[in-house]
Amino acid sequence: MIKPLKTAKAPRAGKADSTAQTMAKPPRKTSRGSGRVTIVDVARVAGVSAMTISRALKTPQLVQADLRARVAAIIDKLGYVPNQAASTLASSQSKVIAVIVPSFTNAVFIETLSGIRDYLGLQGYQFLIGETAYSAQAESRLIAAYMRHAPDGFLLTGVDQLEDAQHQLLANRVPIVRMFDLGKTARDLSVGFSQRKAGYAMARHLAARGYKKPGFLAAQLDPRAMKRRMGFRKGLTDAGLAADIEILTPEPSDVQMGAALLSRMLERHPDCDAVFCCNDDLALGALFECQRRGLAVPGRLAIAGFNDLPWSACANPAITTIVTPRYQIGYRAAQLLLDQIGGNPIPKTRIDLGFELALRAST
Amino acid sequence: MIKPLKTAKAPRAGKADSTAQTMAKPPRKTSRGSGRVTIVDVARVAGVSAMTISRALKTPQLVQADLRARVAAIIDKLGYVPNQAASTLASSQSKVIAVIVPSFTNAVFIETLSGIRDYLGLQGYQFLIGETAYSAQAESRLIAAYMRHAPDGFLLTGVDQLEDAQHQLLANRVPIVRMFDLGKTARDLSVGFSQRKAGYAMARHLAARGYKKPGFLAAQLDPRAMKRRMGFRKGLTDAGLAADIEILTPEPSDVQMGAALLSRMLERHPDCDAVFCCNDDLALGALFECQRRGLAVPGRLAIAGFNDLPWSACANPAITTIVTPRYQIGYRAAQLLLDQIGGNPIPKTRIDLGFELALRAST
DNA sequence: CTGAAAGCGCTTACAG
DNA sequence: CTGAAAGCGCTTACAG
Repeated sequence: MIKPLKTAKAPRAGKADSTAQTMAKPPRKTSRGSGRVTIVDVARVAGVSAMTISRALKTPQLVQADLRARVAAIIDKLGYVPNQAASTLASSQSKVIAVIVPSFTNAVFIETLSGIRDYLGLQGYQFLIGETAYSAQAESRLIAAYMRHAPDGFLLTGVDQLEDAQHQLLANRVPIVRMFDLGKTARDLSVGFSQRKAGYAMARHLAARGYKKPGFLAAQLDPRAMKRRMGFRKGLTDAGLAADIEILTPEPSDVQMGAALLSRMLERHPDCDAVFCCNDDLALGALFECQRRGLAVPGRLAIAGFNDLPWSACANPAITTIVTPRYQIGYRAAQLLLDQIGGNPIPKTRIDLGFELALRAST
Repeated sequence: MIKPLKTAKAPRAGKADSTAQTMAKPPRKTSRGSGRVTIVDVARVAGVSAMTISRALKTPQLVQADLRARVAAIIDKLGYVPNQAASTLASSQSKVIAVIVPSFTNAVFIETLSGIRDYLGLQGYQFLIGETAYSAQAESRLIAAYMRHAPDGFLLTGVDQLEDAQHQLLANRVPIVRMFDLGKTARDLSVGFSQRKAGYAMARHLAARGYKKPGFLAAQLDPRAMKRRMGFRKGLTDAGLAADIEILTPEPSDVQMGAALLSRMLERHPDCDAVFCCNDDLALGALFECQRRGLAVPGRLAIAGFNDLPWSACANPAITTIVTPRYQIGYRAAQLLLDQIGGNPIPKTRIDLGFELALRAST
């Protein structure tokens, strides 16, 4: 419970007595309201209308320079903080973007959030962040929950939302940008890269290195991982190799799981000579498991990962991986979304930021 | 720009003609407003007042059961979503908590966010998340920026905020709970553990294992890391060991930095036989560096970390570390904050969740 | 460049 | 158990 504190916060600046007589009406002491300093308090002290204070804040070029300076000083003195809820209600602009990612634990999305924050911060937007735990149902529920905050837009992960989520967003005409994959149609805004091509590139790399039995390790099995898998299989097939050496689990992806999956792979496919792990945490676990078993990497088994998480470049050996433009995805997606919200022209609805194959010692 | 869509979203349900005559006034087509379905739309269709709809939503026990059911059906049909901004403005309750952490990249805080989300979600709260990059100035700026969203409370990291941040929070009477450390006074609400004691425990462990020249590796040098350092030094001194073997850098902490700091340690203190890394990412980097140099862990050099991040338990060798109750810190801090906001009794203002020393093969 | 009036969509505080 | 009136603190849309 925030108690009214207006009297303490908005001292009438020594000239309390004199101003009291010029004031149209004395401040009411109602039990409503937050008790915080309002735009009307500022206006009263400045001797102008609330509109002018609003203008001094939002469109300063429309206010005389000296008045502007005086208002700024008063705002500072009174400690006035605009009430965003009132602004949102009056203008139908919340200045909030809702961001929905599958997981906070997967380091992949963290840098994306940094990119989003950097661009939104520049533009005076805040963001609400939700985590779906890779559940499309949870995503729908989050969208519904966030809807009441009337976000000016949504940043979603992937392009595979449920029907009802899509409908909800469409019905409320809320702009959306999808991240980490490329939109299915040109009408959908998206910023990402081709997950399929990334998997394909890794397959061709391993084949080119001469590995004869490359396998695939994956956990979580979200839609994007499955697209990488499809690309990987296609790449192996195109290279004349078998594509059915794989260990998949729907359980969450983490380092420990990488060790477990590698163990299963060695058991079922003892002749496997390279593994493509669908995330770098699996690759790290696989590497430790090889070390424990005394298997030379890449001599006995090559290991490749995905995303270039912080440890991959300095592991022993350094891990070959696909470098994904995570920060940029967030930054550009936020930019695209605000362009859309602001009614700016959108030259390109589908922004493919590509990926990079980092060749390191582990393959 | 969100265009009005009310006509499409709130079909007057077939009985458009008849209701049109009972309605006091036809819906205005103004250019203001969000164009979304409002509580008045729902009230009109239900043939009751807006207040009753509001009650059906917030205090259903005050509304007749059959009316309640009818209202629910209408809300569902019209796709009504309450406008949080209007609610916030009218009630001075935003149902939003602002959370401020030093870093998204440091996995430590991610689980804390999960704990916060889980408890807040239970109570119908949303949260805004800010990242300070370990800068107290940035923290003050974030607090100011969030203040305009009139959060019902703040969750802050650490107990070492700047004066002006403290003043700002105090002046607006916003409840705060501090996380990851213990409050300086009993009046401050905090949920964490003693960073000093954790450092102390690690020193005593290494001493007990018989290491003669344990050193300390730290990056970032935030206040909590420095408290761990003080505890570590005290522990070494108490054990009769030297406390000045340390390599510190204010640069950000990551795996790569762990390798770099270990290299510097070996250079300056070739007889160092154990290192306590102030975060597990440093420990991982240090481990890889030892592997590259062919130094046996723990034979030539023992390695201990802090936090028990996901890789520590399954590294090769597994890394001794301090297990910190990160998820619980978030969960309990959110709980304590909402208790405070709700005016519930606070039996304990300083909640010490302790820590655990995980003894593993690396020491 | 500045202001008076009305409105955004809820909830409070009464009243019945 | 239900409702009419007023108000939350801004901004829109005019008007000057």
